[in-house]
Amino acid sequence: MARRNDHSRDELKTLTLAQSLKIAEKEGMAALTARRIANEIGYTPGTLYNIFGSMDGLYYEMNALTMQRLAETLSGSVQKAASGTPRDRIKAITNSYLNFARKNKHLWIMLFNTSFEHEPPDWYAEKIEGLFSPLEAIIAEIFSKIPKQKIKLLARTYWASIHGICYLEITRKGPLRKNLTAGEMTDELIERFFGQTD
Amino acid sequence: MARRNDHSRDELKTLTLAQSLKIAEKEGMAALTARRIANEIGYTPGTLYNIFGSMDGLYYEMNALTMQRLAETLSGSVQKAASGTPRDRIKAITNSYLNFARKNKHLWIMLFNTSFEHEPPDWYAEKIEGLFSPLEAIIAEIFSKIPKQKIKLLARTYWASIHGICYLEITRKGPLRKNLTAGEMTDELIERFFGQTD
DNA sequence: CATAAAAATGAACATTGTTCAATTTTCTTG
DNA sequence: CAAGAAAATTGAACAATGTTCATTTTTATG
Repeated sequence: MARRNDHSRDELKTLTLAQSLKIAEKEGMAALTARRIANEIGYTPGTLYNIFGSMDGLYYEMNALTMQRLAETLSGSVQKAASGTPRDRIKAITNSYLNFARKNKHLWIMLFNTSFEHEPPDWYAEKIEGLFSPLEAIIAEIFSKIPKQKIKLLARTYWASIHGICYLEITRKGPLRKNLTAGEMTDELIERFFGQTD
Repeated sequence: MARRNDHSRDELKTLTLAQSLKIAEKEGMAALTARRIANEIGYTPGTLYNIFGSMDGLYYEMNALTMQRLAETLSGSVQKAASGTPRDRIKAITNSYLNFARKNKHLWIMLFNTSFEHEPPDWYAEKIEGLFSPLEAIIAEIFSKIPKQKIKLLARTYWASIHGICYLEITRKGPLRKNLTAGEMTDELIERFFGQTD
């Protein structure tokens, strides 16, 4: 059997990704096996390899969709705070990032998984790059009359810091515990990072 | 054959860990298979399970040793800068962390691996906790006359931020590229985080 | 309708972590 | 020192994994 009129090529790809995301978010990345996914969409493992080339290929496409959702969430939160101060928008985008990670724990962890054996596809870097342009915009607003390169440095430094705090809470790999939530830490970071700018 | 006089229980454990660390640092965690390790120390996979219970058990013990080395490196760097200002010591411990991660890339990544299926042993949390007491001491010095709880918050916030920056550079999972090194970012973070304290 | 192209299959392969009965070595005890 | 108990080591087996690919089946084409 082949090219069963059930699904076009694109439909099949979409279907596979949707089911994979469902499994991963519920049960974590370890539950994502070729046989299980194939079985749940009514195909066989070989078909997955026709579409994605490898499991890593599938993972990268899943991550692209997660990044897309994250990007929309982030810029949405900034828009909502459009009438507030730049500081309000910083807080909004920060909390938005934190909430997204908490609500999509397994998918968020997948974004930073280090055990892929294949290199990411070419389009992957741009997806990452585009994620935090809203943050750059806010920071450019706060630190006006500053070189573009410095804005980039500040934005990345701030985001990496937030990410570290988030990573700590989500994975429990660092010395967190004892009533210290990521929210308290991000508040503290904002205070110190943007403190002199008021 | 059993209990071959070749090695005592402890020697065998040490030997296994040493060889595992060697493999992991050279070729990454994916190269760490039970059969390969066993083969390279002249035993069989079953023996590894007698000692460590599971592969995760081995990983956790490897990580404990890596943390030990890291802890010594960090406090060593602080001692070297003992005659300088607190800010000098912050810079020293930060660079020390960054350098350790760069020089022990694979082992450092292993510390933050999220794919363990077994829970960490009880003693594991303390090992993590103990890692950054030197940092707390310095921060307590900088922010004198501040509640102990606030010191802890500041220390963890700062460390998580550094960790995020480091994670970004090492794993290349975030928007780094374009001449932006982790060193520039940590310098910027120190500037903003401890800026008002001079 | 026949032939070519594409898609889907399913069996096979090499590896993996893990288990465990059997075997071999060491320890203990009389 | 001998014999039985205890401990350590083995090696074969198991289920599961990612991946490949010749074969089969379906669709498209002339």
